[in-house]
Amino acid sequence: MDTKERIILAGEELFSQRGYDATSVSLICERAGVSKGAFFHYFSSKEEFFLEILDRWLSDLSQKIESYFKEQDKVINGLLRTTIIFEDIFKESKEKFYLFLEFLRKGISDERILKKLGDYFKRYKEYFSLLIERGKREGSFKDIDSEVLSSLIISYSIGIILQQIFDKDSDWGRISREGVNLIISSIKKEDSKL
Amino acid sequence: MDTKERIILAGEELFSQRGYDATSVSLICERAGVSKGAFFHYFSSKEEFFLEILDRWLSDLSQKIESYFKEQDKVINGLLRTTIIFEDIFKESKEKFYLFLEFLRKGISDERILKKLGDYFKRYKEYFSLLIERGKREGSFKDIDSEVLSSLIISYSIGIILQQIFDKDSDWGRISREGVNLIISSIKKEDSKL
DNA sequence: AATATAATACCGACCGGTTGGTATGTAGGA
DNA sequence: TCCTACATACCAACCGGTCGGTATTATATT
Repeated sequence: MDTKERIILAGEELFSQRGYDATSVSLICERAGVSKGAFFHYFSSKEEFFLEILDRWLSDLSQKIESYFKEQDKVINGLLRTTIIFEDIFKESKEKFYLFLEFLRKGISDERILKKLGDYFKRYKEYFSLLIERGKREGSFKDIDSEVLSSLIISYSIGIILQQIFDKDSDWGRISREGVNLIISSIKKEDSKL
Repeated sequence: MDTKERIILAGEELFSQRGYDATSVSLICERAGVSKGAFFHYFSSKEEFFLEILDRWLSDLSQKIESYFKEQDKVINGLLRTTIIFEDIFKESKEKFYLFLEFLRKGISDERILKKLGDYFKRYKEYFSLLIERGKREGSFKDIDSEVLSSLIISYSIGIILQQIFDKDSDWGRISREGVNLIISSIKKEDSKL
């Protein structure tokens, strides 16, 4: 594996474990098995390094979500898959969600980060809304506000993952599945077949 | 105002603005208008200081939520108030939510913090479930799993607040109100009056 | 093919500045 | 006279980042 990749991998790991501030450049280098010279050869600053990790994460996410929705069947099935998607994306490595938390926290005081996150989630929400609109046209959904519903589903998914951090006893797989079913049952037309 | 209180207030403010690591003890002291001697006179370490702030925050939250639910009318109205409660608790000062984020992030690598947060949310969820069970007994709700529903509502509320950080254009007040209505409509018995 | 030149990849010692924490001192009330 | 409640001065450790240097590889010239 080449040096740059090794540094990035070490950075992702350490940032998600200890956060941005508590992770020193020296530690990243040590973990990656390279010198500080190598780090600053590839990245102009620690801040810039962090942004590169964010970019990688977001484009990775985009790809994954789009591939999920490529499978075109009944919209309602796509929605049913929602939480599975989220579970998959974040739990694939829970690390990744911690990293998300770290991005978010840094975003509070860093407009560049905030914009990147905002743009991404906006696109995601629009994507979702389109899906719901399609469902309405297909005749499977009642006439609900698609923005409200897509926000509801995204919020629910994020919240579920968040709660898993400090509640490790509950069966979150079951809860998330049944939760989505509840949401869907409320927007499904009675006469539409599942 | 006494010295200890002034230090804590400065700490809350700075931790939520810049995060734990980026806030130095010296800065806290400067903001509070006291010396470092005073800080270490009242708190044994920065870490301990942070935990004390967390404790205050959690007990504050408990009080607030319980007072909300003291107002005993139809359960369904209590649920309708849910998002308003969350909005109130966190948006009263959005600062407080950033602080929550900071607690959460530190909790990832600190079991003491994680346990405190976990215990609190568990109690909160139980409280919610009880409310829902009461609603079922009152005959206003269908026979839904109260754990699933309370998790759903909490997740939704947290997720909504989280999304507000990076999406400042949407009308989150409207979205959260309509979202809760959607949830409630799905669990309400047809024949029950609002 | 051999050589010269230049660009890239990387090392590790070092710098000024900041950090959490401590040691020491003192003013004032009991 | 002792204790509490602070203030001041200070320290070793660590921080992000720089810099002079070298080893390796790619390109141009003969």
